[in-house]
Amino acid sequence: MNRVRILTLNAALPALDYRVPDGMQVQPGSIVLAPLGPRQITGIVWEADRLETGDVPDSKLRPLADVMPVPPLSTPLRRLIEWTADYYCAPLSAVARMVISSGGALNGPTTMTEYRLSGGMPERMTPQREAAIDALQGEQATIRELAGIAGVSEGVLRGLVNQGVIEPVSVAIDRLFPTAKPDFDVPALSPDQREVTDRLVEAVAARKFAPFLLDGVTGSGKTETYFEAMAQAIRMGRQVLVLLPEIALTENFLIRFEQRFGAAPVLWHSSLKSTERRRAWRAISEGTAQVVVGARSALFLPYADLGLIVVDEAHEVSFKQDDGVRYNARDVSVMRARFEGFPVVLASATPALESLQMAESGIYEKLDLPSRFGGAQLPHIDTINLGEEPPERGRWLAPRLVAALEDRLAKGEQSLLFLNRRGYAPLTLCRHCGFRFQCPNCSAWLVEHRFSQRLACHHCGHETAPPDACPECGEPDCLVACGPGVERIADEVAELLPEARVAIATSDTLNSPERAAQFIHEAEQCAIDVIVGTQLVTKGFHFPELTLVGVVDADLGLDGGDLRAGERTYQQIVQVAGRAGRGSKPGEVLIQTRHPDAPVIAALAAGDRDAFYAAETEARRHARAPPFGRWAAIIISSEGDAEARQAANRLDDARPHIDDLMILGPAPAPLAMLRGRYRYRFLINARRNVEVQKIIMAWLATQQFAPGVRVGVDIDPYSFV
DNA sequence: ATTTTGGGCACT
DNA sequence: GTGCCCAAAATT
Repeated sequence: MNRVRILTLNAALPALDYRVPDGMQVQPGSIVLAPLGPRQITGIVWEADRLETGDVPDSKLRPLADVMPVPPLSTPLRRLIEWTADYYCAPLSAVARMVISSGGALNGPTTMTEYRLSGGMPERMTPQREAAIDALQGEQATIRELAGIAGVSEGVLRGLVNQGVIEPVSVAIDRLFPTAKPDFDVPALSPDQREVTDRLVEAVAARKFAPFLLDGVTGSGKTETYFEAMAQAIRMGRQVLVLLPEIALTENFLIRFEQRFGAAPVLWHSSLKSTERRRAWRAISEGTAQVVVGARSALFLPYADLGLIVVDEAHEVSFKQDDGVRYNARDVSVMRARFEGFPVVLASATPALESLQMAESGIYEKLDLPSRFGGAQLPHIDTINLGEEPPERGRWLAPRLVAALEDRLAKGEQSLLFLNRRGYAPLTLCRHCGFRFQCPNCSAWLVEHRFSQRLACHHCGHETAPPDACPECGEPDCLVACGPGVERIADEVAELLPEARVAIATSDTLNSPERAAQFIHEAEQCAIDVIVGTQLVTKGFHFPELTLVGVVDADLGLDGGDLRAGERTYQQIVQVAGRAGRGSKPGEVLIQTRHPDAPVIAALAAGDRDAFYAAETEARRHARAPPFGRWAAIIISSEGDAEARQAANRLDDARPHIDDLMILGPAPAPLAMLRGRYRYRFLINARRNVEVQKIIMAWLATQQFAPGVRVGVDIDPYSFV
């Protein structure tokens, strides 16, 4: 009897055994449909010795219902799924779900029905219908997605479909993507770039695992070098994956990609519509998608023949997933390259300490681009001590920075002000009674967004309209905004330089590809004099006329006891400084700080990167932090505070006592309440040779947690929040 | 996760 | 006995 074991996509289900009916062809990795009770579930045929089940006799097995018409998951990909689950203490099913991230891609039909406005009007107009028609101009998607876009129920839209106001459109999902041409526009390279390029191309041609750390200063032309490696992979008929830290950066990347390869790459990110997602998934699994550009979730897709992964801005913390399977796409990329046998390039101007360490110990090959392309010079960096040169009362920009802004405006050059805080003000309070606006679901203040007239929580998305009177004491006109956000800085610039054209660049204002493209266009045409932006503007942008960068508050990232606070601040400021002086004119960077002598700030001002990394290395060694030791976190959460605390205390009673392993906690997690859940946290620190994952899994296995209590493990946590 | 079952309880 | 609610068990 032909018996197979199935990995279900559901963490609550155990592995299940099935009978393979006569005539059905399956192998490990096949994606199948299996009957379960009255339903059918999707599963993956897996090696039986990896998954435990109870003993179900042959006679009780039900036959598999169907095999999906998609290629089976390859052996190296299955090993990667297992490795990821083991390393990050996540259920296999949760990792597998990231691979099959497009449920719809599995089944047969090659067309889907989308809907769009037909231009007609309904017989009876209602407020809901009017809102829907207004919101759906130019949109085409499934009814469900349109309902989400328009903020109305699906019923409203179905009504409009019946009236002919919304019409169905049949969309073929297997249309081929345009072909990237490896020799479309080959650029002239500098000697440094040539050397790096030759090495990368050679590695791609060798079809063997080879991890590279591409370490090049901002503006050195890293992108051009790895583009040539990608061209080599395309010539060999293999696929390429480029991981970018944020979707907002793709627009800029796409323009450069199209110039080099004469066609757009395949995009993958979380806000793809289901038809787009399905089309991309199928092209990726069948091998017709040559180059995929995406956010970290693109890493787990079932590429038919991957030949190269590029992780751009590889130091970025956003490669670390913060919920669900808490993986680091940078590290898993290297594992995927190893399992499948191809090169991987980690590109950065400010590599993570862990990556540098790997290069120093000879595990990664380091490739350097030490100077800017085309003879451009790195900008001059200076600090402004806010203690000695304070801004005027009620303002945030020091006189010297304001003078520099005026100077650039007079010369017709561009300036960029960096402040990593969205909105107008991070805290609103009542002058009369001291009431502070807090999120009802999280231990966080509500951030005022003056443009959208909202008080918003940046953790859970909760929003309210700002009231006229204090909700606590009822006093009218008593609410004051505390502290600056980018909107407030933009206001200040508008007051100080009334004739300057100011643009705010954050995830709020550049929230669609169109808006991002328009912003880039305007900035390139010098239709913007001053850009005020969050970390979004620290990377990737190339505006030749931009000659001044002001860091509004360099101390912002330094408080808060985060293990990587120093490194992150250093990286952010180096990156944003790198936006200055990329053309023929030299750049200047002014850093506002209250601690000009702090090691990070001093290293930035002195341009002494080695000193910074040396100091940071010592600090890490002392804290037994990566790469010298390991940290892990266990977060226990529940909707009730008592349940969460009790679960944490029970777990504490069962804590293991092991040499070289230190357990801190339980203590309220830094965000003691998040999205309506109370959170307690253990922190675990261990020597590098300790198998933390095994210890944690054995520890958690001693407990039966009450329903509603969630336990999450975070290996190598980034946000200690 | 979803569906089925079965026990306890109020009501007839 | 019947219906109903909720918790526990089963699903291969």
